[in-house]
Amino acid sequence: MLTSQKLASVLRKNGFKVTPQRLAVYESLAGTKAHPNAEILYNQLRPSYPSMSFATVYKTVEILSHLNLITVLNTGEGSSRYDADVSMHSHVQCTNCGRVDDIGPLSVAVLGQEVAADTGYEVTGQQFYFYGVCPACRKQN
Amino acid sequence: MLTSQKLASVLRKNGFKVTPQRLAVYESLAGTKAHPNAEILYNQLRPSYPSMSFATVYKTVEILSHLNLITVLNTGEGSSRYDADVSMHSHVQCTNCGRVDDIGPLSVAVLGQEVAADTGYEVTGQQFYFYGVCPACRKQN
DNA sequence: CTCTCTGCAAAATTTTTGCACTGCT
DNA sequence: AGCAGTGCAAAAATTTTGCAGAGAG
Repeated sequence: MLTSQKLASVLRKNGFKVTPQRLAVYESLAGTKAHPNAEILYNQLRPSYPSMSFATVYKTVEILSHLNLITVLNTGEGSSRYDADVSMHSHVQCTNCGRVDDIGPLSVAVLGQEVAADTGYEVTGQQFYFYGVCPACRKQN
Repeated sequence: MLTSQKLASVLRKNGFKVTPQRLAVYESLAGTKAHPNAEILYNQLRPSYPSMSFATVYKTVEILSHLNLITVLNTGEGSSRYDADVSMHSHVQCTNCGRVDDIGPLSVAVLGQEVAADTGYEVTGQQFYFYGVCPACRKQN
């Protein structure tokens, strides 16, 4: 979670221009735990930026993820979700309502090395997804 | 990995008809470790089934995954990959060439319970993805 | 013989791209 | 002022759907 000033300096440092749209996309992501997709971001930003386009949303999340300022989540729905929390954590998705929640850091610190030793890969990243039924949906049934 | 006979009986038992196309899609998946996507499956099956269509491929993998006979992989590319190995294992993808390899069972058996206790979810499934550079690509650089 | 499945084409969805105009530096 | 960025619309890519004919039970 960066402040707009820090984000601006990171963008500039990497040769990207600082625009209101880019700051707004990041702020929108930093201000939620709902792991929105491009469409939700677009609709959230439209009131403040009536001219906002999907192209800008997609180009911005591409840059932000390339700079490791956000994470892209592929939970297996049609669309990708985005998360401004890039700290080590995993995700769990409700197979009933589709919501995605965070999971605090698991005791998996050594797994990367385990994988590297097992496969010969140089491991640079990991994504753990759990699926199940969220508390709210469990109550309904 | 099921034989065609076993697969046929599982399909029948669940009210699905046994067709050559369905057997062929499964056999194609069971016979590779390359984790193909729909397009690759389609092209592999065309020689034997010239009338094969994407619709049939997609409808078949939908059924097979619903019956837990295959796993759907969402590694973050445009398309989904499919895996006939439904035993407990994880995947690692090369960020350079895109290939996906298997990882033997990790010491993560207790993680599901950890997540359930942490989030209140009833955990029913999990998918772990690792990303990195495969041995072949490491050699090139 | 019935009813599901296949396969074609069209549609729906998500994401990417080309290009003129805007606006950051 | 120069050049990257925005936003529109069109295109691309993947997946889904409707429906007529084919084939499994």
